[in-house]
Amino acid sequence: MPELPEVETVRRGIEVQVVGRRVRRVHVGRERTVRRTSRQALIDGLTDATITAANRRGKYLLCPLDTGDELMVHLRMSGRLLVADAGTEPPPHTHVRLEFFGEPAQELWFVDPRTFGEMVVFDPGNIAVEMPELAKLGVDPITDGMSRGQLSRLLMDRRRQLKALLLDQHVVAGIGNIYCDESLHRAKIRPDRISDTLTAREVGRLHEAIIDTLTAAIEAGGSTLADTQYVDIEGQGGWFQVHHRVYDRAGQRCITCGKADIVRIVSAGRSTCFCPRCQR
DNA sequence: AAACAAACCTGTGCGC
DNA sequence: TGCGCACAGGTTTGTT
Repeated sequence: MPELPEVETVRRGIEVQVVGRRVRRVHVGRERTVRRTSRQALIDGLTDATITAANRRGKYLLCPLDTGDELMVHLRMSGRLLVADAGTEPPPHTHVRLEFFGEPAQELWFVDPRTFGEMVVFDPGNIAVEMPELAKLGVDPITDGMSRGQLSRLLMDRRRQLKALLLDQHVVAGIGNIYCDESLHRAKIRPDRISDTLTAREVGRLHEAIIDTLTAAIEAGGSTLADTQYVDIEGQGGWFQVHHRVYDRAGQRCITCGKADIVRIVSAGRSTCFCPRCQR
């Protein structure tokens, strides 16, 4: 569910509302959420620890603790982080609750119906062993300020369909299904084009489209779809979905050209929407 | 190296 | 109203 703009929106909320707070107590309902280590490891790692910062790399939320360890949260398909007043009733599928010391009396909830998401406390000094996929993460277009030359290199060094390449977190970190399709549409390039066949002009368009799309989506607080699964830590939805031009619009008229209908194909095993007239 | 399918889970929407 | 199926923002693993 959440991609870079949604995770960034959550990160900003954590930065404002959670950073600086010390954990009094940890409740782990469903062990699957902490499967990388264990229920006890999360409890031991967080109890009495203070969250000192909120960082993001791709779709990974990384919160350093005053213990020297780091809390990693990945929302995967259906995860949500919510800040709530202590004593209020958590929604169904709330698997982890952190109670904080001090005022206001608040908690941080991890809610995740599909249970693909996870939380783990790890030692950043041992990242290659404890968080191997994080060590191999690709360039984050926003955090790392991905340059046009950098993107060009990533494209030219491979011979892959753009859809699959842009979704590959080991190449570019943070782009998911929505922002991949939206970026390719804005760049006017088909998702099944092969990366090393792009002209310099096309690389420039794609670079600009990725940065512009992600930046605009962050400013809009991300995309909240019809199922309202994604919300920020205060439970508020984003509104970038009103700017979607192709995502989930198969069969509908292209907003950009007004002449062709949006087509749906399956690429990289994912539903993929594009305009056959605008995108070449 | 890259494409593809399946796996991990739960919920929702659709056709019948 | 109910049933069965397809599908969903992600990532890993194993197979061609």
